Amino acid sequence: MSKERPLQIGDVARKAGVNVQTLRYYERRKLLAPVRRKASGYRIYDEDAVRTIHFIKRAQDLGFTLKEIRELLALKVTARGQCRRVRDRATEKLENVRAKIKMLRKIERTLVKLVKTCESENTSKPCPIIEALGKEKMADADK
Amino acid sequence: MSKERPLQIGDVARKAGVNVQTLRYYERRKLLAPVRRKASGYRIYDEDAVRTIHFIKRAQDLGFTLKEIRELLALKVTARGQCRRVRDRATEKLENVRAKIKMLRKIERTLVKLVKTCESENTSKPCPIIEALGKEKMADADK
DNA sequence: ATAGACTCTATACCCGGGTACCGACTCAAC
DNA sequence: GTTGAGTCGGTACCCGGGTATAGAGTCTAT
Repeated sequence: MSKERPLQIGDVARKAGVNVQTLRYYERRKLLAPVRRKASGYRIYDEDAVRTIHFIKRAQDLGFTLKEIRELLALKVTARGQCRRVRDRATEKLENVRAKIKMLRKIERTLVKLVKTCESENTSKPCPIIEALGKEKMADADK
Repeated sequence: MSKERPLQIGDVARKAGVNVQTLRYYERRKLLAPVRRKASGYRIYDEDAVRTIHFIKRAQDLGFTLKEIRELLALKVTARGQCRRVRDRATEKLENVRAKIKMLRKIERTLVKLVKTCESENTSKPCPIIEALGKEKMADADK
């Protein structure tokens, strides 16, 4: 139980690499509250705040919205056994990400094909890429 | 050469499943212009417009911004002989798409790892996903 | 006891990607 | 020729995720 000295908003911001307004914004969005306030109204945080921000940033990188992250953080608090729910969320996102990859692969294949055709084509003539773009399907990412 | 009867903005919107304002918005954003206007000012489109909207929607699903999509569409318009330039654009986009795929794969791996850890863990205990997200690096999706 | 750095709230603004509403006009059918 | 649906341009608004600015108060070192 390390005796943590209190951090001011600016300290947290610096440590976490975000800016002060962002912290206040997260507070409004119910993602991160200071542990307490000084009499003066100054927000006081501890090291957990820095970790929480890292958490938020990582989760954003993984495609979670702030709203979703708020829910994750809520689970964290209630956690202990709620692990399942967290896992379900993550699994959902995973499926999501996989779907995106699939669609991008289709597009990739299509672009490769187009570029190749174009290279092998004798110059002039209607550009085969243009032709293909006009036609209905291309990579057809179903959605 | 099918004789296409002219479509009004509302027809296009209905066919493409977007709303009328969106079409006007796309016009402002230089994504899609009507083929012409009636004397009254009414926009006239053809079936290509519907296809273009489908194209836009697919591309959006893939994470392209409207600005990027405008560039893709520009390939189509500027064509006519500039096959090389078109090809270069397409190649650029291809690299783009590949970068996106890479990024998503990293995210995918991270999520897989998290879910796995969580599954192998005996219930209760702090949720490993929550733990992992709090800790700096993980799979590090650079960004 | 005062300078300079920090913080407070509040409000406004930014971007992207739309959506909604306005009053005026057009068009087709009756 | 009137009615009702469709359209016009303009402006304003929405959401998400922040960022900026202003004017007032606080804290710390000297």
